Amino acid sequence: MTLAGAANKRKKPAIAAAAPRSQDRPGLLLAWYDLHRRRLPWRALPGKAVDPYFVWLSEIMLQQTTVKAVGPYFEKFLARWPDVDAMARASLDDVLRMWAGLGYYSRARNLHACAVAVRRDHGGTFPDTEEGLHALPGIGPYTAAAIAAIAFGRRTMPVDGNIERVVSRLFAVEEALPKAKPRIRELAATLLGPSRSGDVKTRAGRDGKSRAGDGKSRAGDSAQALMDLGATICTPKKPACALCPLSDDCAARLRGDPETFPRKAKKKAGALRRGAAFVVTRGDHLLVRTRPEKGLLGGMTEVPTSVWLAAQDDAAALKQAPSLGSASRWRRKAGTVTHVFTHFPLELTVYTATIPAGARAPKGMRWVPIATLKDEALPNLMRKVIAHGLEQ
DNA sequence: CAGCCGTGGAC
DNA sequence: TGTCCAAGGCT
Repeated sequence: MTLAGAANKRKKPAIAAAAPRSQDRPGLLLAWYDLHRRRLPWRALPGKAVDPYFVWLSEIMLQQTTVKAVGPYFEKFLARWPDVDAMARASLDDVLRMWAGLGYYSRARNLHACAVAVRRDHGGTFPDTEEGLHALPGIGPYTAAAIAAIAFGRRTMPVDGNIERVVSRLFAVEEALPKAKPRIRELAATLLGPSRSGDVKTRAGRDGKSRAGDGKSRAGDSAQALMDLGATICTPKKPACALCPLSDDCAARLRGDPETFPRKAKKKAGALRRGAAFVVTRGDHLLVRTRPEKGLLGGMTEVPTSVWLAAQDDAAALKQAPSLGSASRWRRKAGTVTHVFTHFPLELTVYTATIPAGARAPKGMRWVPIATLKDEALPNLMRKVIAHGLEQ
């Protein structure tokens, strides 16, 4: 996107020069958004219809995930399932396979459950209230407010990490996260533009789509303006305050240390865990199993592994190898595969074995053709492990 | 409520 | 190289 044109904020009536610049932040924000909004696959063109399905799908994918990473997945999902009903009729396994690589896999499970609920309980149309949305799987306070505002014009302000940062700077909120959340929510709501008549009462059209500028509030634009501002200008490090439409009014900038907001405690890193992974081939097939539905990488495909524990040595891990019969011999691959989860780093030693054609898979495991591995619900950790194990 | 839950990119 | 973090939700 272009950041040029931010010089527009300089044009103010000379008569107002001495006045505090705190008036009409919502207006400044929307004016900036009209000029500098990002063009994203899930956003309608200005003034065009917004499909709630697009908004929902993108919001779920964007939870703790970058715009760049989401882009291809959004397009893939849309091409395969053009509406909620289509996704509701898909199998959970298909959804997990399509989601593989994007992370936080409970989102995929909830995505499917939500589609099913919308189809079964809401006639295939998303609820158009914050409360109704919040009741659906995978839709928490933020996402409910975001969909309500963006897709249905409800006058509510979703507060995500971007908006927390922008608001905590604008008002120099000294209280640290997460205690400051309620206060930040209050302050964020002051950035909503005025409500318009017909605002909250208006129902979505029978096609389930709402239209910007049809008499509803611009709450969705206000929210997206703050998100775009946070993503492109009010960034975590080295914010580009000179380009910010709210800079004249920003308490943190006036203090001279905007990048120190929001206040928050450093999180401690988790302890390293170690384990072994077993890459077993039978001709052109690979031995895999499915992880339990709940927990880490829930419901995803993996090669058999030992448990992952701090201070586990190779000998202990190797004892947990699947039993393949006396004919097989384990070969330890040089090096290790490392992976960093949100709350702990992992180091896996990879062992390989080849077993004769016709050999059976141990209980709870199965053979899959190596050629079709790309279609499996394989998390990236397992793709790394398999690549390492099959190397040479 | 704090811990759990992926991944890749920026600095 | 290590650290932080990105449109959070669930328990």
